[in-house]
Order: sequence, then structure tokens, then C-alpha cells
Amino acid sequence: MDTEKYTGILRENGIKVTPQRLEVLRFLDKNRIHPTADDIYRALKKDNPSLSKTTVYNVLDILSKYGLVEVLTISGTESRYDYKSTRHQHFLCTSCGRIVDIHIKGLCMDCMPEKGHKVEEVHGYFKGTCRDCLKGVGG
Amino acid sequence: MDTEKYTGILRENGIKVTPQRLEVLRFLDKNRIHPTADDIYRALKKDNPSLSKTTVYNVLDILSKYGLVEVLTISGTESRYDYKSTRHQHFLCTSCGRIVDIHIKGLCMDCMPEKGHKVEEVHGYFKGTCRDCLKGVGG
DNA sequence: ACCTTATCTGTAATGATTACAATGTAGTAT
DNA sequence: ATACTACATTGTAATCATTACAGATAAGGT
Ligand SMILES: [Mn+2]
Ligand SMILES: [Mn+2]
Ligand SMILES: [Zn+2]
Ligand SMILES: [Zn+2]
Repeated sequence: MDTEKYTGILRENGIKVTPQRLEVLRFLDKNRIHPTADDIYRALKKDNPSLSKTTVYNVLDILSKYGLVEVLTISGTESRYDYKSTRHQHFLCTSCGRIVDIHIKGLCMDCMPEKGHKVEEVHGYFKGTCRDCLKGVGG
Repeated sequence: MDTEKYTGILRENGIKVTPQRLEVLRFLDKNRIHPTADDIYRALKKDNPSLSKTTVYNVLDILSKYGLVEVLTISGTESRYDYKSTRHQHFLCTSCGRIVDIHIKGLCMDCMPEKGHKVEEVHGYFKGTCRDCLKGVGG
């Protein structure tokens, strides 16, 4: 199921294809909820009981190194991971812990006024209380 | 030296004044280099050998809770602290580890298009290689 | 099948942060 | 001034995400 898609992505980037890499990449593509490494580990361990958490970290490292996955440091206590797609920003609800996508303009690689630095990543992080939590509905 | 300034700031915010709180606040005001908790601890311990690292964390907690200090999670591995002044963004050099201030427009509390969320913090994080490191001068 | 090399796994170590209990301090009431 | 109270500070132990490491495994080329 969908294996060709992720196999192709890895091959195009010169990353050796392994079942673990396929699974992590697929999981992030199908679950755009900015999971932690442990979330990914626990989810994938169901179908692959021999999976090691170290492998999850190793896979996330290589995927982010090749730009296929984005690492979010918004929470400060743990990294959250995002399938790299179109550029967007993030809002962390400090009440329920969810991270939601935000689309704003004017925040990009080229918008940095200070000259001479080589910019490789741009993150817009918003924090506060999400709509659901304000209504008392949130998790 | 300058004690009145920081005493006043703490009092205005209803924060009880203690020598440790004054020292941390003063250090952050005088050292706009986005230090870690450990940086602050080691610097202040010189003049106050009985200082505890737990106290540094406690002080930073309360100062950030009252909005006098900003917590930066840009590095992902450790928090960096910034005396809260005028709004600005940050650039982390992944080579030398320094964080430099960046001033861009169009990133503010009210620029978030999604409605209904209560925004309390906005961070613009850039990452890359700083000018000095590109020149081979960086630390 | 064999060899080489990279990956995966499990466990131990690291390091920043937090929890906790004992001690110290400042202000207030007696 | 002394006793009381509440809070701050300190030192140590615990936590938790992440990394280091060494042995087992698997893939690709001969
Ligand atoms: Mn996202
Ligand atoms: Mn700054
Ligand atoms: Zn929420
Ligand atoms: Zn640099």
C-alpha cells in the first residue's frame, strides 16, 4: 500500500530504502499531527514489534537531513516532526498540546533583512490557547 | 549599581524582590546574548558562590511567567533566555551556536489569520550559518 | 554462497530540567 | 524583641528525551 510512493521519494534522494524508513515516512505523510518520536515509535511498534526507538530517531535524523521531514522545536521539551510539504507555520496550544498549521505570508528564506548570513530554515511559531480549549472542548 | 531599576521592575510586576531575582534580571539585561540557564548560573556563581542552579531555573520561570524574560526554544536541546524588550526575531547559527537578533516586519500577534485562537507568543526563528562562520571567522 | 557495508536493535550513558525536602529569610503579629 | 507565617533558596535525587555504543541483522555486489 503506497509503498512505491515512498520508495520513490527515498530513491530520488539517494537514501537507501528500508522498511523502517518507509514506515516512518509513510506515517508522517498520513498523520499530519506533528507527532513526537515516541508517538511514531508506539504507533509503528504495533505492526513491527521488533522496532527500536533508536531506529526511529536514526530514521528521523536522516529524513530531516535530506529535507523530507521538518523538525519542530516549538514545545521546548521534545521535538515534533512534520512531513515536509508546502511552507507553513505552526501554532502550539499550551493547553492541549496540539500543534496546528498556520498559513501566513511574509515569512520566508529571503525575508531576512540582515545580509551575509546563509539561511537554511525558517520557522514561525505561535503559542497560546486554541479555539477548542477556549470553548472548553479541547483535549 | 542599577539595583533600583530592577527592583522597580520587579515591584511593578508584583514579584517579590530577592537578590537572586535582581541578579538574573540584571544579567539578562546587560548580556543580550541569549544565554542558557547554565550560562547564567556559572556567571552569577562567581559573585554568589551559594547560588543554586535550581534557583536560576525558578527565577527564570517566574520572570518568564510575568513576561519580563522570553524563552527561546530555537536550539531544540536547551532553552535560551532573552531580556524582554522590543519585538524581534532570532537567527541561530548552527555552526557557532550564537543567536543573533533579527528585525522583520509582518510577524506579530495579530497577523495570525486563523480565527478563534488566543495568541500569547510569536516567534520567528531562522537557522543557518552566520556571516562570521561563512568567512571562517566564527567561534 | 561469501564478503562488505550499512542498518537495526537493545542497553547504557548523557544532559537539561523538574521534584522534593530541608534550610534560610523577610515581613507581620504578639 | 520574639514568635509566627509564608515564601524563597539550596542541594540532591529523579525524570525524561535524546545520544552513544556494541553486537546482531540484512541488503547489495562479487
Ligand atoms: Mn505542520
Ligand atoms: Mn533577542
Ligand atoms: Zn487546545
Ligand atoms: Zn556562526
